[in-house]
Amino acid sequence: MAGAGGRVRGRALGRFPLALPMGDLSNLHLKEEKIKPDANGAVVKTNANAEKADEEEKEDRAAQSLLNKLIRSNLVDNTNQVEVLQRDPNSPLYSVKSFEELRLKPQLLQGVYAMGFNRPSKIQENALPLMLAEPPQNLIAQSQSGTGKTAAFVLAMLSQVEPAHRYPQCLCLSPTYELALQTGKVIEQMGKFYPELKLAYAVRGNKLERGQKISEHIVIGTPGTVLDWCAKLKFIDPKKIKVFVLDEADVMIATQGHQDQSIRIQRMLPRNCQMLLFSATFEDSVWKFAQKVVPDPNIIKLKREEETLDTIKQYYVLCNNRDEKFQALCNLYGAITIAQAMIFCHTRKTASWLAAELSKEGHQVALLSGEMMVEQRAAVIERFREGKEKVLVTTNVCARGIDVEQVSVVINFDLPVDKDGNPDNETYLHRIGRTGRFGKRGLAVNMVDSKHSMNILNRIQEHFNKKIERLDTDDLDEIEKIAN
DNA sequence: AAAAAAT
Repeated sequence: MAGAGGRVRGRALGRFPLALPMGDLSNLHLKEEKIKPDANGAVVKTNANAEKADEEEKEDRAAQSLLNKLIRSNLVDNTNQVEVLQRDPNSPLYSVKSFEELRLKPQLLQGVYAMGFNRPSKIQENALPLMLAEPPQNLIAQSQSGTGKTAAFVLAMLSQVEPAHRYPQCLCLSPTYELALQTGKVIEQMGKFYPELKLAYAVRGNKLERGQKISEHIVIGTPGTVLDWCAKLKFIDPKKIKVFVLDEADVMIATQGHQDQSIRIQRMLPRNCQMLLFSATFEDSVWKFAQKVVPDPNIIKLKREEETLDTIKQYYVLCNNRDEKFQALCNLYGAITIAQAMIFCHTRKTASWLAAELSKEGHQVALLSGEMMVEQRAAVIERFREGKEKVLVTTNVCARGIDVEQVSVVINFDLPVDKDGNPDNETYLHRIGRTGRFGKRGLAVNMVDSKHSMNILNRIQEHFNKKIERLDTDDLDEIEKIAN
């Protein structure tokens, strides 16, 4: 749904070291608190009144110096891969180069630094000012795996929370149980300097007493449980939600995904609720739908798929059937277990079969799929995170979002296909994006077992326009090669 | 096909 005046395409000037707003900032009011770190990096609140004039003068000088830089650099920034489409084409493009500039509450800035974030990532530079602007604005953001999307929307939620109000004000939906737990941990870590702040997990197995209302400020959950908590059980008053986040947003609103539940939840929210959609992938039709679902969105695309794919070496192994795939996997096993690995199967059944077969061969493997009990799932993912399990055999339940830094190998034991048997490019990118986190190198190996699956692989290869090389698992030298 | 619900 295009706004009355349409939109303009602009570029955020991300490369400039000083990131003050270009032009008039009067319609972009950020939060009031002025904060700065002391010599030790700890955050202290300044005496706003005494230092206000001083601050303003400094800002003026900084703005002047930025202007000079802009003139000298002739406004060209070819290195920038960020595309920003603003809801209001006339508002200035604004990006930040430090977290201080966002004027977050001191406790929140403290949380950011405690997590080891020093500077905003590319997506954060551009998304944070838009998300924190007053009044709140909607955002659809696309940026690759491992670029800091989670921290971005967690910051947005935390900065809107009023701890004195004992009811849910922010609601975040994740496509799976495991991802909800992971994101919840980020919220807890980043918000740990708010002693009063409480988080509720609306996930399977988390049963509450009937008839009560929950007092937690933020709710993270999966769609089914959240819908129950809002509609049927009324633990949450959806009318009081101020920020609504859809993580892995494309799958949350896709017909094949969690569309029904997500949209039903969205319809219960107040009209002025801020909506934030984040994903690494938006297939064309889903992208259009997203813009229909979100009123007047700002849009940010950090679209450099090639870059992700550059840090991940992709191979395929040619086999004739499932048993040959299993044999090839066994040949590879020594090489892939140097660090941690995830092995993806198309069905729960194949996953549990494969885990059992690998165990029979004497390998220690963990299995994770949706048919397991949630307690068991939580325990398995925890052991994998701790490195107690080196190899995880799983389904698409773990294709998205799961962030385990030591994972350097992804095996597609079955190629990702949709329900019609067509290649699922989005899932492919998400799966191999489990490795190569934060620019580290990764390895992806695809097992091909028929002419049909070779065809699928070729189509995936064409889609990303990136060569997937053949790997001979009978040739030990080749395996040596990929292990390094 | 998988995931997602206290049904």
